[in-house]
Amino acid sequence: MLWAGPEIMRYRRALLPTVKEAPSDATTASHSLLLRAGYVRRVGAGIYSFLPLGLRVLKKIERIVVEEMDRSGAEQVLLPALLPAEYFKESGRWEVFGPELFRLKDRKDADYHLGPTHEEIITDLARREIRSYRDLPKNLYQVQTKFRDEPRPRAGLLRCREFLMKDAYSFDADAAGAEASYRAMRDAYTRIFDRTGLTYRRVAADAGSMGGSKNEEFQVLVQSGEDIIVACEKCEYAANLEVAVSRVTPPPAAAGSVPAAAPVETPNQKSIEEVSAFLKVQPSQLLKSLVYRAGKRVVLAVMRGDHELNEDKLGRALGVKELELADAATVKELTAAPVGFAGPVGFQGEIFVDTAASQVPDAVCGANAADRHLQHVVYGRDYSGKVLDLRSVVDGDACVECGSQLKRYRGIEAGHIFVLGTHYSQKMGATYLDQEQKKQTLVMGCYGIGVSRLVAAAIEQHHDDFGIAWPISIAPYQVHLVQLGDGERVERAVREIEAGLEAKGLELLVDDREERPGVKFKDADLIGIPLRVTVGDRGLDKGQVELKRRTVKESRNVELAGAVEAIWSEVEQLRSEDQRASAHSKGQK
RNA sequence: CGGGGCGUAGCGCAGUUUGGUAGCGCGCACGGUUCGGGUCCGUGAGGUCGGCAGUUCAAAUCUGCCCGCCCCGACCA
Repeated sequence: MLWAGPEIMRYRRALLPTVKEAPSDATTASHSLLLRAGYVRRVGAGIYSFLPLGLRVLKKIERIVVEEMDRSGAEQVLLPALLPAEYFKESGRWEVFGPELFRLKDRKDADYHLGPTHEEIITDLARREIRSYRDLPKNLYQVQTKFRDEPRPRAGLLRCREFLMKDAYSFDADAAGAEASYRAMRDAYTRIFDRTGLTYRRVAADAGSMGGSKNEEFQVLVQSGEDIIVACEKCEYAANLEVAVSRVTPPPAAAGSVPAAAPVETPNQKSIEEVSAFLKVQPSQLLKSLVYRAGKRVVLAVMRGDHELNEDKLGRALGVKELELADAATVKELTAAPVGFAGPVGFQGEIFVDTAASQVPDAVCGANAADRHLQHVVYGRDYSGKVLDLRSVVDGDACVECGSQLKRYRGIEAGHIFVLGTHYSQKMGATYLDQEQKKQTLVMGCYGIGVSRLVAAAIEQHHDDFGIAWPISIAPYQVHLVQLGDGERVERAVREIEAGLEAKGLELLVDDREERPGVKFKDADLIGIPLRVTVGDRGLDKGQVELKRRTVKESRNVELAGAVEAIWSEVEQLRSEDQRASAHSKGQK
């Protein structure tokens, strides 16, 4: 792998500055370990230099991505990072992007910016070069540095202002073609993530600001992840919590008709727990009424008492990005009651009712009066509103697909694929001529992978108290040879193993420093290369060297004569184990 | 942008409350010692105390303004 540096690196020559103490500003494991193990150095907020070891990992991941993109039939290009403003002005994103865009002026005072993503630039290329249905489909991708002036860069490589991204854009004649391109990318991404050796899950997701329709995220599963995802234990269903749904069983209806709604005194009983205990009814029979404010708009959201409202879902229903629970004063003004007694019956204003709430046959809800609730409330009879899914899925919910249990996980979004449709092509007039000589709009898809983010995500998933523990496919080197002592016998054994491993095309880091063994072992654990080989007098006395996996406590001794073969087969085994672990992790193909 | 915190040697920190001209550990250099899980001892180099302005005989310490960084929230690969 020439393009990531030498196959054999001697520690004495290498820039590999490990440090014992973590810099105080590093809070996440990957951030701290990347700094401590000498992979990266901070240059500014959300701006990092990759040191030799860090670059090797980055290149390893990039290589997997490139190979699988090429295999999928996509073609690599390289678009500029420095962009004249005209393209983003044309699409409207010069304004939409706001302060997140790094803007600059040239000497003639013309507007420029650094590319945060490249839909406009690629669409411009497409409208110039794609003219006929014969030119379709096309899928163009690049691996390139992106710039986004994030409101809050954080956690080292996890959220940077300058980061390495693979972005791909597909162009098709029609929706069916775009769908096929999308599926091809999904397959490529599955191969890519499998090959990284990471545990991940492909999940349905919110399209967000990309303006597309169908989309899925590739989430690397880690406890420290920012995103919450929901996945079925049995089948393939998995979704970001923002859009996750589940089957909900309505509480059973009592025999006979429900009596007319009637008020009941509930002095000081505000919370669901209080009211349910006070009136001796299940929380699932209560209706929770939440007053939300989105700008000037104020709405009432009605949930079943035992359910959690999902603000992303409500936000989408309202078509707004930001919303918040109304303050006590607003609630009082709208419901004529303190917080805790709001209800949909007689509420003057917009009402959104969660599907499960609407199905409660005989409900209790706030009466919009202090210390009072209403019993025997029925949706459709006593109140109405827009019924839709507003609920956050929780652990143990039933899968919509198969009814098995759903479970929540945390993840880091490392990839996202979209069917974009004609959003950009329409705006920018990217068209082609079909067989009938008719002008048609190109149908697009876009597909991103955060390459530098994957470096951090991999560490978040693969580390312990001592350091990093790379999956072998993305480790900077496969073998870490610890040389103990500089006697002639040791030197000779090291050379012999080096030569043998080089002949097999393995990559190794040789710790040839004049350090005590303890220092070398600690650094080896910190750096995290998957296989450690120790060559020292103690073993050579018996004609042996020691093999140790980074993730296993025990080591084993092998004969020096067969060491190269033993190392080779160990590496092969690590490779296949990682692949199996990854492919097994998400039960989807 | 709202809220909180921090800037003193390469890294981690003390010193700031109560102004008196800067210290500890790690690392680094040199000498010795040790040598299979961050040896031990000694010597030494290294700092415009984030910047600017002010108060004062005197400012790391007090005041003002500015800059940078980190953490918690709304966004994203």
